[in-house]
Amino acid sequence: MVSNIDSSQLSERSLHLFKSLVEHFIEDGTPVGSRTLARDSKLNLSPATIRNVMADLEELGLLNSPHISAGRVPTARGYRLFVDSLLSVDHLDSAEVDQIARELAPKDDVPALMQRASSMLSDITRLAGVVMLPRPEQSRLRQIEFVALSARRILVILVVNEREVQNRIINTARDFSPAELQQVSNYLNEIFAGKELNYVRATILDELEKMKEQVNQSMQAAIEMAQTAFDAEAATEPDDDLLFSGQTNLMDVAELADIDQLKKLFESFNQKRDILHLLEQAINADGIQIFIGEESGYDVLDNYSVVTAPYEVGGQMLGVLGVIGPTRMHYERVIPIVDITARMLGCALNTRN
Amino acid sequence: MVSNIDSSQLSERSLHLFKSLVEHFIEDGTPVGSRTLARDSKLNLSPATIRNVMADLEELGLLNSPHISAGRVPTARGYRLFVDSLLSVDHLDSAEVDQIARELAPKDDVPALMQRASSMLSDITRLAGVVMLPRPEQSRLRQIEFVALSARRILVILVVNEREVQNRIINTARDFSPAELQQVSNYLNEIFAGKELNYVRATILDELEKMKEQVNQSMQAAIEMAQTAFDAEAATEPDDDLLFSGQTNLMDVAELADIDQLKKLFESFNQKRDILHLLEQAINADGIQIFIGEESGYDVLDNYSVVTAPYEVGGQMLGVLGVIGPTRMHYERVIPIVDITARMLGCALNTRN
DNA sequence: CTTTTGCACTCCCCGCCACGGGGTGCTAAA
DNA sequence: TTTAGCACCCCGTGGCGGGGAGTGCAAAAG
Repeated sequence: MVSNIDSSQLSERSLHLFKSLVEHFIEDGTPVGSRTLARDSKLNLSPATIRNVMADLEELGLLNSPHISAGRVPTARGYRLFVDSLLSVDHLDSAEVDQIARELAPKDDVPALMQRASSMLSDITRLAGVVMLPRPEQSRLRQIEFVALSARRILVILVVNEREVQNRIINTARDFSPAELQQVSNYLNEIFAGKELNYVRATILDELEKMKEQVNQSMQAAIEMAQTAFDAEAATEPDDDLLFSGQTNLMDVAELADIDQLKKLFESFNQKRDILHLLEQAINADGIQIFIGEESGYDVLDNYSVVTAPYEVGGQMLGVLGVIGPTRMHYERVIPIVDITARMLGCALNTRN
Repeated sequence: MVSNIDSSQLSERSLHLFKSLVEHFIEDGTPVGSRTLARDSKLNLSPATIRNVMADLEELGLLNSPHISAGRVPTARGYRLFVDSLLSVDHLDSAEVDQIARELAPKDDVPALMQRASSMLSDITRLAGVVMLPRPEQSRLRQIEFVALSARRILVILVVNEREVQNRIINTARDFSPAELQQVSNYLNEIFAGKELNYVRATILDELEKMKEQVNQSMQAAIEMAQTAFDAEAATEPDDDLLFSGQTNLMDVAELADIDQLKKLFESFNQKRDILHLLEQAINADGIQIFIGEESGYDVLDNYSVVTAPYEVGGQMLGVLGVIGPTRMHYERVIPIVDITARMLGCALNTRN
């Protein structure tokens, strides 16, 4: 990959012109030519001069022209330079900050909060929002309980991490009395409470083998039931850990009128795989990270940019959220919105523990 | 509203011609003229004759022409007649039936099954699928259990209808010991097991008032906790009872290339309201029901048809599923697919009780 | 009376052309 | 180094003409 352009490689004037060009293009989406630029930028240069500068910028791969005789348009590299070195980020007005704060008020459960974060992002930016659900990196088993539905159908309840409850119905090979169930759960709680879930899953088979002959029959049953329960629990692991919203907003962004491309994008939203991979790259970033056009490495995102920020509580990165829109987006607005949303989401998650 | 056309009002010949016209149009989407029709229909009539017939059909509101000098196209009323009286429904080949059966094998929980039904519908028809989740018309409380998370945080578990588990964390005003909790749940189970949930919610306040002074303190606590629990349960009632899939399939149906219209449709999918209302109309239909174009009464669906069928188990209608596509769809294929899917979904729900 | 033939007509679509606008690169002058 | 001038490019638009597919109507044929 060709290295990016550093702002120090360019004259003040070139940078200024480049910046106004990008701003102009972001504003109305039509290629911008030397004449317009001469008028707009307050530099009092003739179009001819500007043409020379533009030629240089094109040489560097910051601009290109759709056809020989049209204005110039920023390339992905161009946007990169713009975003990294030239962008003056908006200051959000307090009404907007209030709105975000209100939407993220910790009033209900975590998934609902995440959902609201996502739709808030899309509403406020008029683009598509995405939120990655918190990775239960380490989920500690807090408690396991059994409820008899009938003699052989048993409801298993796992309480994880103080907050989360999973339940699963399993069928057992033989009957269990309520008293027996109580005994089993007591036993399992004793062994596993406070342990990490994956660890429990991983170890349980060994335990089973080691202990089977040493213990009484009902403990054997306990181990078998636990095994079934945790297997089921593994199976139920939700892989839909991405919440999208506002996809339809992308449908009236003019340059995305190409319906086929849009279709591919929507399909990759449904697939989730690519977007998930992309967001995972951003989880360890220190704050805002931006993927511009082809930079992302995913074809479907060729004409799109993704602005992401990880959210954290207590210094631990929990997940990533962001906004997806055309490369020609109002970065100066989107960036602070994504930024503040991530922070506030972190807070909201914090106060509710 | 103008009354629909009955097939007995038309001559055999007109019907035959009308049928081939609709079939032809469904096949390639271009307005069909007298010449083509003369060639296609095996009637050995001259184009001129056919023109006369077509003029009559247009008079009746079954056809119209985009411009004076283009071929004819079926109107919504035309499709109605076609679907009601002229359509010869495909016989699904056994491979497809197998596929449907396989997809609907009762292997996991209800929501997942519904999700599979929806995406199966969209995959197989290459249109958009929708499934309305079963209305828990009457949900009988089977069991209520409490699990102490900490002294004042209590996990309430409601087992409803043999199948469904709801859980909710509540905070109590005072501490409860595990033994007490056990006592409370025993008490509540005794009173409420087998009762209808709404009834429980409705009655519980009265019970509370009536009994408060007659019983001992821990029973009072039981009543209070139950109240809190059921209130919470009411709040958590999910209103997202519609599962869509394959929306993107609609993006490459040629006549829907109008992106604005498509956007409106997608938004109404997100809204859910309109589609939900529409499907509710179909729940008491006896089998397949079809809404063609403007018939539905919802503007967003003007150029779309919705083919629905209710699914039932043991004679009780549980919900509705269906397919959404352009009015110009292959009804002869879509209808049996929707039909059989509804039946099989009923079976799947049945065997898992 | 029904069907067909013939005919005039309509409208869309496509290709063609011309042209104006906004843009370019290059060269030569300031 | 900047500017002016110039030739050139190419897109978008709009007008024009012809071909194609279709229509309605009237008159002839069955």
